[in-house]
Amino acid sequence: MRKLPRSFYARDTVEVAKDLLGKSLVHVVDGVKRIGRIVEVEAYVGAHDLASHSSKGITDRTRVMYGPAGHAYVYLIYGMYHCMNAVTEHEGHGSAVLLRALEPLRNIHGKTSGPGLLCKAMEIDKRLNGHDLLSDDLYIASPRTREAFTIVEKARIGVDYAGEWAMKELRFYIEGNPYVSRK
DNA sequence: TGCACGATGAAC
DNA sequence: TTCATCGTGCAC
Repeated sequence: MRKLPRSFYARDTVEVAKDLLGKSLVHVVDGVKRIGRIVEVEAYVGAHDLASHSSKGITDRTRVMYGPAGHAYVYLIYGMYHCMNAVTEHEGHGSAVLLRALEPLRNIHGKTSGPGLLCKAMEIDKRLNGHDLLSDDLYIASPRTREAFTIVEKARIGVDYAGEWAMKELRFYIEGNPYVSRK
């Protein structure tokens, strides 16, 4: 397993989103490595994307999204679930990739289909907001062997309020993977 | 200072 | 289809 470098994240958000499929999310808690294979993601491409939190501008909440690439943007949704994103592109752009579903690989307890459950199973919460993804306790790595798969492109979930941006196909998942949250 | 509403998940 | 549950952004 090779940890993804900063340069991986500092690229076009859609490219990063697609390339994150099949990669391994690693979170080390009390010496225990929790590992899941990323099978579903969504791209939030910048401040002009009305579905993106960054479209509100820089606020206390969105500050991390506007920061340098390769950091974790973790927020609370509906008062009960955490969602994790990886910040992309250059500082000030306000873009990120939301991790929506994982395939459990090691030390995962509970469901990992859906952004809220994914964070719960990986023990990711707001304390990790702004955390460097090149750290040793939270990072994304490239498996030694990459198996072939087909990427499906669909509209994002739960962003109906975003007008034309709601219809854009910025959700990507591995075709046929049973852990994808919604086909 | 107050209030409406989510990048959700599970039950009914 | 409904509900749990609360931080955030924006209106007053």
